[in-house]
Amino acid sequence: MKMISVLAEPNRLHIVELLRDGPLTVGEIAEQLGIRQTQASKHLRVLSEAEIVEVTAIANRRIYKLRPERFKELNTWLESFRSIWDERFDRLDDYLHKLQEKEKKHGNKK
Amino acid sequence: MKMISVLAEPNRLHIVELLRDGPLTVGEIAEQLGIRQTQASKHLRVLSEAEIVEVTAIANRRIYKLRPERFKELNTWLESFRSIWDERFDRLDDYLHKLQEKEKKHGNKK
DNA sequence: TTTAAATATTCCCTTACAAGAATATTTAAT
DNA sequence: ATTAAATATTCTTGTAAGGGAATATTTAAA
Repeated sequence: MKMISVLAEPNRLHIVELLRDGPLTVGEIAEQLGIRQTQASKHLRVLSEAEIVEVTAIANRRIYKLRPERFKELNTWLESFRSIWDERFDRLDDYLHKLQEKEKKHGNKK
Repeated sequence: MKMISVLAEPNRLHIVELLRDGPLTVGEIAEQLGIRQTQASKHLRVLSEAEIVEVTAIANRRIYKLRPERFKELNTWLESFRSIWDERFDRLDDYLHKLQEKEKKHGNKK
């Protein structure tokens, strides 16, 4: 889940949300976020290395867009928590039972 | 998406993954992660304040478990990227067309 | 053929934050 | 009544990483 730490940075998260609506150049991204071009480039570099975005060079412009893979991965990871949001059966009860058993064993030793 | 920055810390991510399989005490978590109890407590505090986990006090034990809400939120956020992983239509083409139009306009002015 | 635009890179500085150590607090055990 | 176990909190320190400024590089424009 390297992706998560990369997206932890607010500007990078924002960039990703911008690109959700389609590709953009570095300048456009910097403008929309209200940050300097040089910072935008840096963040885009990190996003590139994490394979979250990819770039297409057109003359002196760089057009960035999202790559799907990492999002799919994140989705798979999140899927593994699906059982949690059935709040119905709460494993806490089970756990408490186990705890009680342990306590009883201890009691018997005495 | 506060959740993302909280989960960016490797130990916290690990804790969440541990709790996926059911509730655990602080001591158990610390043991599994191979970190000191004091660090585990700190990370659990952050996770609590982010409402990612909740705690049940039994005597001098604290049993932590996941809360579903934040995961649901993350899922909703991730849903908003679903259109991306249909790689079929790539908005890059559209963007390039727009660029070309701009270039032509410039050319005509000359 | 110089100048301007778009982007990337490097260096420095500052700040946020995780780890360590020590200690406090609550409850259980003896 | 003491001692031990489980957990939380506070203080300090070291470090990773983001922002600023300056500059390099590539391509377009005049």
